[in-house]
Amino acid sequence: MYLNLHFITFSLSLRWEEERYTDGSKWRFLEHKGPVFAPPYEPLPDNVRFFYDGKAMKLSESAEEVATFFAKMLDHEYTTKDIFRKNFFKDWRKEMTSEEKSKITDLNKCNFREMSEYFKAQTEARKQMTKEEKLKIKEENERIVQEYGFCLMDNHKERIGNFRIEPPGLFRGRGDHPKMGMLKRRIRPEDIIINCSKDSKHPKPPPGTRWKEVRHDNKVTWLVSWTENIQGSIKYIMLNPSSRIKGEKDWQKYETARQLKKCVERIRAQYHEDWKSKEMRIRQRAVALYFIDKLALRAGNEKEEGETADTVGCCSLRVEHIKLYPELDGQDYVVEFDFLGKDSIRYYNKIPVEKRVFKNLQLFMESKQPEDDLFDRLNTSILNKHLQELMEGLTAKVFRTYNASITLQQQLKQLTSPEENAPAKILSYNRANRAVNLTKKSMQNLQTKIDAKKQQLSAAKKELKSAKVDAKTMHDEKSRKALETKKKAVARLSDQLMKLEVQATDREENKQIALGTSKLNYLDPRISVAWCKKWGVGIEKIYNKTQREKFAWAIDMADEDFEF
DNA sequence: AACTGAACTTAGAAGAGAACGG
DNA sequence: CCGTTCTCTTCTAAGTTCAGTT
Repeated sequence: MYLNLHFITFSLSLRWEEERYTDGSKWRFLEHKGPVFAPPYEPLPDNVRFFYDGKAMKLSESAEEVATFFAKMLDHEYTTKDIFRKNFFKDWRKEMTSEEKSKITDLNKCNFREMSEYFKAQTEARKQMTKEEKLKIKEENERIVQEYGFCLMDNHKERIGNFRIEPPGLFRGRGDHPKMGMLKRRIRPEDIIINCSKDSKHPKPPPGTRWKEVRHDNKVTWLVSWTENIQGSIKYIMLNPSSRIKGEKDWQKYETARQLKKCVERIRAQYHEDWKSKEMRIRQRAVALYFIDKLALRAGNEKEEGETADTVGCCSLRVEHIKLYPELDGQDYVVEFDFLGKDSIRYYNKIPVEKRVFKNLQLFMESKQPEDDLFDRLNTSILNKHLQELMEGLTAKVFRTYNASITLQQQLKQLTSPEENAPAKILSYNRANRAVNLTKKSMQNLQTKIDAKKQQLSAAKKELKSAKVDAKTMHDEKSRKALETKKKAVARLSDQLMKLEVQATDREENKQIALGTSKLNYLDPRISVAWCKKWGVGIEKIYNKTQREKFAWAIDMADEDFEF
């Protein structure tokens, strides 16, 4: 019932939008209950001890809390990394009393084992709870969601995406992040800015506290914000993807991509021309745009050095990230890319390019150091300004959306045969989906794992051989035992290798992650909806519940002859 | 044009829950 | 039925874009 209501008003609001919100306002009425704060720290029982230099030591509450953050991560690779340990220890010391500070001077002498065991036991106990106990917790959670998980925006009850404030903990950056291990501090009501409409019932801060600010800004979509202490950036509480405001935005995004479809050939012709320009900046712009279009590279903003992991996108590529081969494996003008992109995911690719692109790249690299920018006359704002002139609303990321969506549509047309049955149809859909393949990431990672495993295996085999020799010559208990261990190691490793190889051949499986991302963010859902309607395939075969909620606008809107 | 901050989208990791196989 | 595996959900980091300021 709620869903129906939702649809009706949603389509109405589409019709209204132009009249009603031309001033850039996002809503008229907004009411919510504010955020849910992280539960307060519960001190450890006395039998769970911390040891320093072999001796038990009772920590002050604030030092203990931070210690538990580390203890909870003890099994994680992070805690072995130097930067993580250094950052953690520095921030931990800030939470210590002066006495603790003078005693605890070396992280290597800290023993968090009992704490770690205690938390593991707790997790285990939670798993072992009876059905009734679990149900009780579930109901309590449900109650919180009912109270805090929804808001009222312009006469609609909408789900909120993240209504819980991020709990304190240790910062986990991705890749080689210089700030990993730093203490993410606890957020208090005094840090919180509330956004709601004046005429709404304002959320109340917890007893005895106050909000930092209550504002009424209807030019933005967020309900709650605070400033995070690691990077100093602002965090927001916003609505769920199923909400009207997010759905409209998503729809708009795909409409822009469809606009691009109409003029992409013109734009391509233009950048081909620009490869010949007299001006360096125009050539660089044209080559970068070619990469973005052809390889689905991200725009690549410049980043502050030392604040984040060293990753790049198109505009921020450096000379060291590409290699030029006038000829390679029988192909002419091959460019090899090797760099870390978003989330420090490695991008590795070899592609043949037009001679003109190749010559341009040679020119851009001339008399530069490896760490110099490849496109020294270009950045994302220059590029996007140019794109804006080529088409209203065009930015670098539209190319990813456009290319992913158009490929899905083409592949679906090509791969679906009318006579095949329902399961075969779904297989065709998955194949089409797979063809989109924005990134070779998971394959790449798997191959690295396989290579590593092969190496381990051959090393283990060598050891086994020498152990065999030892056992034969010595005939003693010790060498016989050693032989057994080696045998087991080889068996284990070859088992693991086999598993990995099976995974690798199972294409379905290992592109799942990249697939999920493109399904959620790059593929116009109306293409899939239309396909389902055309072939009588249930939409739930393609989209799970969450996805159907997010794409409700498309399910409602697209009929079987929708064309991207 | 360069810089900065704000707002919003995109992303993988981790945790929770459902399904599967012995 | 229970442990394992697969799938979905949640969490929050890491991008892009845009607007305002110098």
